[in-house]
Amino acid sequence: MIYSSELIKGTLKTIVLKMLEDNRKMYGYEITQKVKELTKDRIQLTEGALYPTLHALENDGLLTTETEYIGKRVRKYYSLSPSGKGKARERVSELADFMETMKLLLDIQVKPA
Amino acid sequence: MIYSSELIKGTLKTIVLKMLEDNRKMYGYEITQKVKELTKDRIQLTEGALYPTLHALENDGLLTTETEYIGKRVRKYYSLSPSGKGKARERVSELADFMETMKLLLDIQVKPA
DNA sequence: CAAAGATACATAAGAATCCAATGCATCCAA
DNA sequence: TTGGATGCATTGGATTCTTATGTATCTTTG
Repeated sequence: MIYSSELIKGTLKTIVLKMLEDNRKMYGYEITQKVKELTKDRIQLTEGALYPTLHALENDGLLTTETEYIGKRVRKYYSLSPSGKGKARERVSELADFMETMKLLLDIQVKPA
Repeated sequence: MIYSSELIKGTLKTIVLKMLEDNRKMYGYEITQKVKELTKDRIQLTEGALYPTLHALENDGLLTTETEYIGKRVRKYYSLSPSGKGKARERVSELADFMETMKLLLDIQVKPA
């Protein structure tokens, strides 16, 4: 199943923060691959959406960066700043709560974890 | 808790379709109140978002309308068209699936229904 | 060895979606 | 009679994401 793109809206920042919470440091491309893998190809982040988001989170002081060279190729690693860690927890719990509410509203039977 | 508005994005159409699936016919204001009630005030649809959405769904042939007068006040009822009923089921099940995926991705413990 | 595909960054134009503000009008209760 | 609730609607702006494009390197395969 491919999700209509509308659904993804609003969750991208949360996804990115969560990925970085679980993995210390990651680079953009790695994030797209990890999400793709974890969601069994259901969610494929586009670069046009991801990079601006990473830059925005960095501008907000939630992420820090370090550049590495793999041969001649640049790789830009992102990590959560202290405030980013707080924000990550906040966002994930907000989304969890939102999902509970939607479940209630839409009368959806959710499988227990 | 008040959800950051980003989260609501992408779910509004689904919410509207689901409300009409459960209630045969409803008018705009009634939908806002029903959603507010069912979500214990967590989701409050704004009129600036709701009415354009209702009009869009009507233009797509998913909703039909009938106007009633309560005294001198106009009330515009919306109902699902046959294709709207199909769309409602489709959208709700898509959102349910999406929520499962997000649960997986975000490692969220969801309470069983 | 050449070409294609994967890796890796990035931006820009446009579409879509939603919010806040505003407007109009009626009804009811204090 | 005035404020709050009911009920419709539109507009301007912000935000977010998609599509398309661009650059460059590395790896695999025919």
